[in-house]
This record gives sequence, structure tokens and C-alpha cells, in this order.
Amino acid sequence: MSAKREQLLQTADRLFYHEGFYATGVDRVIAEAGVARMTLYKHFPSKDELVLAVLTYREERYWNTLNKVLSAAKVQNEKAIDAIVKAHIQWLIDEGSNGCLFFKALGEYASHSACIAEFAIEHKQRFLILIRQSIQEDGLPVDHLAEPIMLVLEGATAYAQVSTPVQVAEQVRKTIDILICSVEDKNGVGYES
Amino acid sequence: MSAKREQLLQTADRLFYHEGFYATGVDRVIAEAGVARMTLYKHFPSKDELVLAVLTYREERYWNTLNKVLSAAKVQNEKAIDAIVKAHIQWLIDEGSNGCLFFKALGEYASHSACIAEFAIEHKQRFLILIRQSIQEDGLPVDHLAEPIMLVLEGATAYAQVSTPVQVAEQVRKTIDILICSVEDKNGVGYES
DNA sequence: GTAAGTAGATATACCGTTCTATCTACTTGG
DNA sequence: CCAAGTAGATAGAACGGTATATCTACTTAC
Repeated sequence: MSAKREQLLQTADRLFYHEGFYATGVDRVIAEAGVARMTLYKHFPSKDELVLAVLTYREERYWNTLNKVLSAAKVQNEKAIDAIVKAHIQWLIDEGSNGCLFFKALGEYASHSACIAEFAIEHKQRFLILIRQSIQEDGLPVDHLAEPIMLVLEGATAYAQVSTPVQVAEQVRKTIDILICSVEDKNGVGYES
Repeated sequence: MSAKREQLLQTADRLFYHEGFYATGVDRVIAEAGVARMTLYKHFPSKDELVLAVLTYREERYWNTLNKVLSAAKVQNEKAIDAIVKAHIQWLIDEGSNGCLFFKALGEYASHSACIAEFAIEHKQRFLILIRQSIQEDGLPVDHLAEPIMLVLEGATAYAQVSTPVQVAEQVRKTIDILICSVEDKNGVGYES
């Protein structure tokens, strides 16, 4: 992939994430990326397509990270769902104190660009599927854990914006432990599914 | 309060919520509110102050609703935290499938208006305080329930945007039950605090 | 030499905001 | 009862600024 394109995506991602989509003009993007205006429009025919490319770009990196984390968990006999939760907590601490870019995109484009909204929604659905698969592989009861864990992780991402990431990290750990504990306590009484 | 002002607040609230803040111009607000341009600027010196007024307006209605719900719970000997959760679920089903307006405002104005960002953050802090108070009044262990329930409710608000509110409502009910059950199971072994 | 990138002017449209001038509805003084 | 004054609302033009997007001509690098 072109170096200029990569630079544009990185810059746009950072600006969109921290300053918002509509509030960030293409002038700002090209200035901070250090490229000419026509270079942007060569790679991305419109701002909307740049937004979509940024979301795709972020999902790609997100997916790569998760795959690495899950592979590492497997060789260490760690539960997959624990690995995901740990990775999410680490992301919150490292750089997640500004919420979820996909929800931000959905908030600004839900009624303006069907493509962008659709991509954000499908991203979340893919994430839920991954959680369900992981819980299943761990031999835990999917129907009692997947959505609760999903809600907690999403809530944590949102709430980290108004609290300190470290504090939220503790709260997530605590809550997830309660949830997992609540199904492990009942081992032997069912949940073969 | 002026009828025109009320009309402006209602219209702006609806447009900001469904279409976003930056994406909604003042032209659109005055057109749909059916008022003159100068009427808006008479009541709200700038768009930023209109945004702030909309947030204040929504918090006011939100607080009024919660107070009613909590009063009704008291006379029926219902747990306060249950009443809050039920009210939140009902809101999700009725009109909450577009996320939280305060988080939307934070996402678009965090790096552009300190006042707006501050108000959104403080709104969330006030909400957490209410949850803690309610749990305390219910005689439940605050430190083991407040933040977990907060995370679940925030997660539900976010996730309702990409799922069906009814489905999310079930998931919330299920998750909250697990959390409350996890502390009630341990009755008698502590949690006097 | 061809493809990619550059700078900068440009078109077109919309943004928030201000201004003016007009119009009504209501209050107040006599 | 009526005249004068006041407050609030109106439509619409206009301001400067900025938005996305386009065009052209020039430069570089492989």
C-alpha cells in the first residue's frame, strides 16, 4: 500500500477519533498528513469514503491484535474470553479513553451515510460473534455469558471517557469476574451446551 | 418559560440526537421549530449555548422522570435500584435506540467546547452517585454493585444502537439479575457496609 | 516516459452570525 | 376608551469564513 495513503489513514484516524468527523475538515487532514489535496482525493474519492476507509483500517488493526492475543492465549492454556477481556482492558488503559470510534461514526453518520452506519453496526456484530465463539471454545455457557460480557465491555469503553481508564479497568475486571464466577458456581448442574 | 424557547429546545434536541450536532445547522433548527432566526439568537447567544441548553433541558426531564420512578418505588416497597434499571430498560424500548445524547455531545465537543464536555461528564458522575445512593438505601453492598450496574446500563445504551432495543432489554435484565443475585447469595457473610 | 505527488487557484455551497425593517400583542397613562 | 410605548417575534438580506471538491500545470522518481 502507498505510503501516502497510510499516512492519510493514520492522520485521519487520529483526528476523527479525537476531534470528531464533521468537525475535522479535509484541509486539516492533508495539512497534518503532509500531503497534497489531490493525493487525498486520488486515494479517497470523497470524505465519506475516507471515513469508511479509516473505519476499515481500524477494524483491520483491531482484528490483527485480537488474533495475536487469542493465539498467545491458546499456547498458554488461557481462556479465550479472559484474553479478550484483558486485551480490552489494556486498550482502555493505553489509548481507549476517548470511546469507540465506530460508535462515534454511527452517531455522526447514522442518518447521513448508510454505508458508514452499516459498517459500524456490522463491526459490532462481528465482535459479538467473536465473543460467543470464544466462550464456546472455553466450554462456558454462551447464552449466559456472551451478551452480559459484551454489555460490560461496551459500557466500559463509554464510561472510560468520563472516568479514569485505570479505575474503569478495575471495575471491568471485578464485574467480569462476578459474571464468570456466577456460571462456574453452577458447574455440574447443566450448561453442557 | 417562553413557548418559542421551548419549541426551539425540543426541535434542537430531536435534531441533535438523531442527526448529530455539527451535522445540524441552525437553519434546520429554526425551520423545523417554526421560529425566526433572531428568536433563536435572542434566547441562545450562540449555537454552543443552544447545545448546552439542550443538554440541560434533557437532564432536567431525565431527573424528573427518575424522581417520579423512585417515589413510586418507595410506596410500593420496590428496590430503588430495580426501579432505576426498569426505567432505563423502558427508556431503551421507548426511544433509546440512538444512544446517549451526553456521550454524543462529548464525542463531538470534547476538544472544541470545555463547557459542553464538562457538562456531559458531570451528568454521568451525577448518575453514578444516584445509583450508589439507591443501592445503599436498598441495603445492598454499594462497592460490589454500583459500578458493575453502571457499566451494564451504559453498555446497553450503546449497544441498543446496533441491536433491537427489546433484545437488549432482555440482556440487561438477565445481566443485572446475575449481578444482584451474586451479592444476595452471600447474605450473612458480610456486606454490612 | 509514465505514474505519483505537488502547489495553488478555483468553484460552489453552506456555516454561524449579524443586521435591518416590519409587524403584532400587550401594557400603561391620561 | 384610546393613544403611546414596549417587548417579542418575523422575514430576509448580507457578512466573513470555511466546507468539500475540482482543475491545471509543474515536479519528481523509478
